[in-house]
Amino acid sequence: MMTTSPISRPRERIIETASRLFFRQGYCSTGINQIISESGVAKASFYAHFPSKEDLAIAWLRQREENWMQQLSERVGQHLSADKRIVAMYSMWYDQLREEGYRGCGFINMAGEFSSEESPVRACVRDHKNRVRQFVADHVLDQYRDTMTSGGFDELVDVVYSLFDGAIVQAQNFMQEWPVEVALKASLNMLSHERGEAS
Amino acid sequence: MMTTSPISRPRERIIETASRLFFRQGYCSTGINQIISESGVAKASFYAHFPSKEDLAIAWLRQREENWMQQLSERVGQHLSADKRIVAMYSMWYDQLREEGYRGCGFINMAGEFSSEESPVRACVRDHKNRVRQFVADHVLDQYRDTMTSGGFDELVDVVYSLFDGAIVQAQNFMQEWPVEVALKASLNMLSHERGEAS
DNA sequence: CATCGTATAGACAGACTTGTCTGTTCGGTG
DNA sequence: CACCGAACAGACAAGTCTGTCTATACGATG
Repeated sequence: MMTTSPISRPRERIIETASRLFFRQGYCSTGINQIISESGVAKASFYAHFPSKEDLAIAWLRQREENWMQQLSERVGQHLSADKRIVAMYSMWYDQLREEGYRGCGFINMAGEFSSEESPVRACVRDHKNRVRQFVADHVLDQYRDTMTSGGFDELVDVVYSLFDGAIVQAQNFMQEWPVEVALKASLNMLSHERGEAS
Repeated sequence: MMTTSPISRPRERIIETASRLFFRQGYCSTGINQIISESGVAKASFYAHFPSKEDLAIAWLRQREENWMQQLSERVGQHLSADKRIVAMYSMWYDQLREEGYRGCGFINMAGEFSSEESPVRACVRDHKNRVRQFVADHVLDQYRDTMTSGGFDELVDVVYSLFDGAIVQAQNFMQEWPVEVALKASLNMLSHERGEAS
């Protein structure tokens, strides 16, 4: 009925290329022509798969979201204590920082290029950040849920999560590791403080 | 020799317009033609004052930097305790959040659109963030400098500052106030903890 | 008055943008 | 073999972009 790589092959090549270019150069600075030439796809094929450039951006963000959450789950799932889980969470960024040309969070950068709050791209970014926050609550800090007042737990989650995002942005600005190290340390300190330990 | 508004008047109009448009729409999405038409300036006049669009961006960032630091100094300078100074620092963002169409930190957004680490625009952003960090150390948390080990103090500054930037980005994503509130609370908690108070 | 600096308006060049369209090639299926 | 869907190459449209250019107007100073 269908060959081994009929409808999906060029589509995947396009998303792969877009993933690289949108992330490294930004959305506005990356043209359709560059995407199609670097992914070895005809322009007509491109528009057969994606109605517009923005639709490609959304497809990319959705795929990135899936990869990101899966990798996060894998890394965090190997550990049982909240401390180790936070360390695992931050290890995601340590790895990226060591690569050449660190560009921070693709979602945040993308949101910066779409000024309208109602843009579908912005909705993707919001969804992603909400999901990460929920992940922190459910799979990283879960064991603190019952040892605190419910409002206190939510705030703990928000702070750990804000520190996380702040570190990403700072690391991008300075192109250095210390913001990530500092945020990680601070998160662990907060937890030990929460457990009533003297520091 | 010179009339009351000879060389400076159109230049200021241009920067004013650029300030609004670059901030609200982003750098790439704002064209020179829109800038000159909205500031009521001829194209030749524009290029007489700014060699290129990027030079305008830099001029804008420098001006914004100056305004920002001055306003920060004014607000923080009215208070003597670190707690109140932090509150004053966060009040900068509370005010912006209440305005229509909050767009987060102009510097961070700008950096996202310039992928090259060596870009002069990126250098402006780095300078700004360094200056803010230095301000936190010298004029917000100064009284903790001698009550802690030097490394501990630097880390405290970094954390307070990372929380601050994280809150800005989160608030931009969600278009809500809670990230700022949470970061402010967390910063104050950290300080009270640093003073050895039970929480 | 003549001149000079700064402003204006707007045509223009040349490159680049997204998106459409025509026509060809190729591989699997009836 | 004939057909059909999908991918290919690439011209093309229509508009955008930055930046340059010519020509003109105005106000202050020599």
